[in-house]
Amino acid sequence: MVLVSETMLQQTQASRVAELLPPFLEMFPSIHTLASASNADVVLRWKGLGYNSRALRLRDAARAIVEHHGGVVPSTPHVLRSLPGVGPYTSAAIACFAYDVWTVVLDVNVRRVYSRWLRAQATTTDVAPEPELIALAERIIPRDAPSAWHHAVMDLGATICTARRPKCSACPLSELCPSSGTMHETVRLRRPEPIFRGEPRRLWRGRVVDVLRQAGASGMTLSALSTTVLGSDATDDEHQWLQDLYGVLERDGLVSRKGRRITLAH
DNA sequence: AATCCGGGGTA
DNA sequence: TACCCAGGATT
Repeated sequence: MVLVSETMLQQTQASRVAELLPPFLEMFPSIHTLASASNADVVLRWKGLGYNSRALRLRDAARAIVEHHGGVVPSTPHVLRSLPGVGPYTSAAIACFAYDVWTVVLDVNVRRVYSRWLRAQATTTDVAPEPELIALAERIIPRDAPSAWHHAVMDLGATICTARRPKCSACPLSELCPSSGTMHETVRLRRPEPIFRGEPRRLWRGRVVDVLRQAGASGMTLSALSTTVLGSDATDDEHQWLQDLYGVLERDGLVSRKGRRITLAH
């Protein structure tokens, strides 16, 4: 359960996970049902969560757990780290929240809270170096309540000590925090995302996957898919662009071709 | 180190 | 409506 919810929480706000986690768990009530799910099964049930390849890695992790760990989610960060899609954050989070193992959990919220606590930060985007964050964490995480501690810090980071406009005046730690009221907001620049027909490529990717979700197991031909997504008046160049996009999705294991028919991958 | 990966929430 | 968002994998 924590394996699934932490994977979801990597990418989605907690309120949305609360909404989408129950139906997913209903479909895959055990690690074994998840492990035996096809790509299509898991991507179908991942709808609304985004980042479809993470759904595949989650299933791969379930398979590794069934095959190598007796069907029991490992409790040590080091072992968890070896699972597909489980990195530094998720491995620590599962050990901490599922087993109450004492470990340093660092996500963007925790990093931000610790950074502001360590010293007065000049801007809202400043973050202390990793070694300092770890050193602080090792000093202040209670030995007997790591799970409750991290829940509290994450909650503080999500509601009070926020990224852009921290509510220092409402913070219970403002009297003791060196960064309270000292930070000015900074704008961070992003590199523009690729655009097709005036819309982001990821949006078109989502449309292709969604059309194939609707198509079900019988799938559809590439030309039908292309016309459905692009409309009947699409140019040859646009059809070619979508075909290239299909190639990427196939490489990612999200879709597959059986003869002339395309489906969500099995 | 830089880039890719979705779709909903918020200013 | 424009912008903001997090962690893992890949290159």
